[in-house]
Amino acid sequence: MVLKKRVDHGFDGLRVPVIPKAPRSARRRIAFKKAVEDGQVCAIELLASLAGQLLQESEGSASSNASEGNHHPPFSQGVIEQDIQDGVKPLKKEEIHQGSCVESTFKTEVASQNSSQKPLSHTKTGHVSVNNSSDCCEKVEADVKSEIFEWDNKFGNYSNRLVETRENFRKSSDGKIKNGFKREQEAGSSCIRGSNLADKCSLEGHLELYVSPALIDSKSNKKSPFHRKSFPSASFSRNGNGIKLGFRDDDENFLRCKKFCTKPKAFRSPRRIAHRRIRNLMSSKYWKTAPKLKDSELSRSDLGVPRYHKRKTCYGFERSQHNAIVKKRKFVDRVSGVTSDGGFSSESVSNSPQKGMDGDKPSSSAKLHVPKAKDSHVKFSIKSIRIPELYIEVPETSTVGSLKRTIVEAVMAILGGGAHVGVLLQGKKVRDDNRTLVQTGISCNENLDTLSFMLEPTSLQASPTVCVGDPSSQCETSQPTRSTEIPVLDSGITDTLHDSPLLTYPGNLIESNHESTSSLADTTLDKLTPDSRAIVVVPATTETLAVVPVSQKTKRSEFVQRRTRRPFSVTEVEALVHAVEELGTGRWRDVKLRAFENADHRTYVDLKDKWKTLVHTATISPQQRRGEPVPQELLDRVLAAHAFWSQHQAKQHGKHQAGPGTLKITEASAERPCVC
DNA sequence: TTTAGGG
DNA sequence: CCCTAAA
Repeated sequence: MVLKKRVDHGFDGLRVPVIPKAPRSARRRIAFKKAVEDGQVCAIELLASLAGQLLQESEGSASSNASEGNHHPPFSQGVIEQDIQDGVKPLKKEEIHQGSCVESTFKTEVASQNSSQKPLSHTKTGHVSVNNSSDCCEKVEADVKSEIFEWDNKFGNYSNRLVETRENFRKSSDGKIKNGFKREQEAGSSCIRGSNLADKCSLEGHLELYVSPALIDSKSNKKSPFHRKSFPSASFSRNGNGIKLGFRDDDENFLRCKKFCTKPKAFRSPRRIAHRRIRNLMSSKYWKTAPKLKDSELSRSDLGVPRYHKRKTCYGFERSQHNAIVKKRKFVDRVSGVTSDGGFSSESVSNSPQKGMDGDKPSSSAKLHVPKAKDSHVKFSIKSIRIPELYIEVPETSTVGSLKRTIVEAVMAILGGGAHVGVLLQGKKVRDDNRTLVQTGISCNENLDTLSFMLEPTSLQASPTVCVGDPSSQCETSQPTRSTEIPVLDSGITDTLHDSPLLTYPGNLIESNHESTSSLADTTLDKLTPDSRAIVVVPATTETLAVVPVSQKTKRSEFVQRRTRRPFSVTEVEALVHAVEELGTGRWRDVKLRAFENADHRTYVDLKDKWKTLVHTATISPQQRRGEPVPQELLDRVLAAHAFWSQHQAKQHGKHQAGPGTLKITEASAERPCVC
């Protein structure tokens, strides 16, 4: 969750649902980790994640604590308070290394809503700050301070014991982490809950953040020494009395940031490097899972969604035939269904809003939260914040796996690109950020029920999302800002999908506390797969294409995916050869226009590359050739044309525009391409 | 944006 | 196919 807007005046923070348990699935985790490593994650996101993690854990512990008293917190909320400084900045290593400091306060609460008698309030507030005073990873200091109100079995209620701990970790230049933490207990606290957030950016240089708090020892009331358990790679998993949160793959296949650490100067363009790394990685992963399709099939599949916008020449040929747009909504709500969930299904979340809203806009439902003493404060909880509509376009022939990746990317694009929170009150967007809650009317209990929030992409290019829910009323893209120009898709689709059970996210679906690497995406998709009809396929039109913006250059957003490999068919080769024979090499754009104008997946660069390989293929022995064999006849023509044009510098003779097959050859030569 | 080449 | 320096 990215919450960048600070709510002023007595608003003590935005409560957000537990941040997705740091990506549970390997894939998501990897993506997230990558995003972190590559500085594509805002500090606040990271913090939010940490906070969420703590929340979940505290909740978990609370439940376990209370388990004896058969208490299971039905829900909980976390609060991210925006007292951060650089939280909005991407957590680029370079920046971190330069002494940036980010911090955020969070508060988590576990409430025993329905479960009877017991008072609700297992709250935990904490302060997380990450700062780095010196350069590089050499010194990363992290602080986690937490205060907790714990459930006290002895008294059968939540005691107000305030436990505060603060720990400091820093990594010394020798690459080791020093947990020179100090614990601060406040009088009266009888138990300690330690937390630590260490940047274990070890020698390899990769960034790993761990929050290993909740060393609850409520039972023994004993000071539980802070156990610095080894940090198993299986982060995010709970282990005994401690939980860990980290960004590390289970498979230990993380990217190193050695480059950044050891060669701070080699900055050619960190961003670029990162970008590239991601691409490469993605591509490699892609290859691994790429279906073995036959040429014919391959030529029809295309996952290069993110690329379309990039191409200048976008013809809607094949696309209109094979691509589909999958519209999906509400897809990240309640990613990690915390423990059980009373009424936490996204269903309850999308509780339709007020009239005028077509039941589509509300992105979250706010609920008055048992207010406490502080009257001047408006308290409420947000069960869930919805991520704006996502339009995803993938060919029918793409694999589920690729679809998952696509979605992950889309989400990361949103989060990575930062987002704003739009506030909707009674269906209307509250645009004036300067008004107080009272002035806005958000203080009334009645209104709180109609208060909702929605994440909104900050940058227009980076918004692969569009709130389409309700075409009639302008997108609730609050930000008076440059709300995207993205055309709203026809609502028919929207409606159709609206209630698709597959598009919702039943809280109970997500559970798997275990190692199951199911993630939101996984779960969702697994669900989707069985009934492909849940995916509304819409013939893509040029128009819809525009809706699949897919963050482009937006700094940190997107993980561009490598285009699907689409081997040239003999027919295409023939066309290419023919065109080159006429136009010569060096005029790829013209070749493209002449022979592949409608093949939007073939760029002039592709053609140029193909020609290159064709020449090479024609040069090597047939035994060494791979892939669909190209008729020798064509290869011969390739060689001939290549020889000819390389000798006649196509460019120079620019005026060869003559008609087809009018290749002028002054000096007769055997090389002369045969143009019938 | 295109080309031309290296990866 | 990707990435980019050059043009």
